[in-house]
Amino acid sequence: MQRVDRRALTGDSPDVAPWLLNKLFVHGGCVGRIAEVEAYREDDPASHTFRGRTLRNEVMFGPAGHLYVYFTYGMHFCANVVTGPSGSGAAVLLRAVEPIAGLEVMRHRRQGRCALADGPAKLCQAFALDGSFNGHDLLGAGDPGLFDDGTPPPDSPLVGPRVGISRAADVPWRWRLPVAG
DNA sequence: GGAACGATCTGC
DNA sequence: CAGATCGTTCCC
Repeated sequence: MQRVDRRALTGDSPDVAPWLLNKLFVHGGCVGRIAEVEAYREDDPASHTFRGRTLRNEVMFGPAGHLYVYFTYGMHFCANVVTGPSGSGAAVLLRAVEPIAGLEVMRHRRQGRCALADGPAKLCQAFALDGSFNGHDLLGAGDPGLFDDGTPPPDSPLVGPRVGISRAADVPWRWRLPVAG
């Protein structure tokens, strides 16, 4: 199994996002197959980078393949994969993964609940991702990492509008695996 | 300096 | 359907 190729992530986030479906997110022995993603871009009113560079969003303006983790609603973390050329301010939000390994640990972190990683904040809780991972390179040698086990992205992913945003709410930049969701 | 608002989740 | 809960951003 190999790391995702960084060059593949330097494309436009609405192109990279569906390509990330079926890739593997790995952290501390926990493995999840990416099942739902959303694209964000600098010229996109719903993006954290829309109003330019700030302290919070600086990682999104960095190189592709790094992790952008932000804190929201006073209690939740959400994780993104930075995409595009360095400086472009784009990323793909990891909304859901299908748990493959480390289910016991994830379930414990999720306080015994059955829904392990079917939402961006649940995913972060299950994989123990918090602000300390902001800026981490997913394509380097360390952990967490992003891997390709050879499973291609789906031919016809489900497409729809992004969730939980008020601006550009009609833009269809959310993609999901077509089966079970 | 202050106020408003979240790329959410949970329990009622 | 509303509450939890606080950092970021924007406006005065």
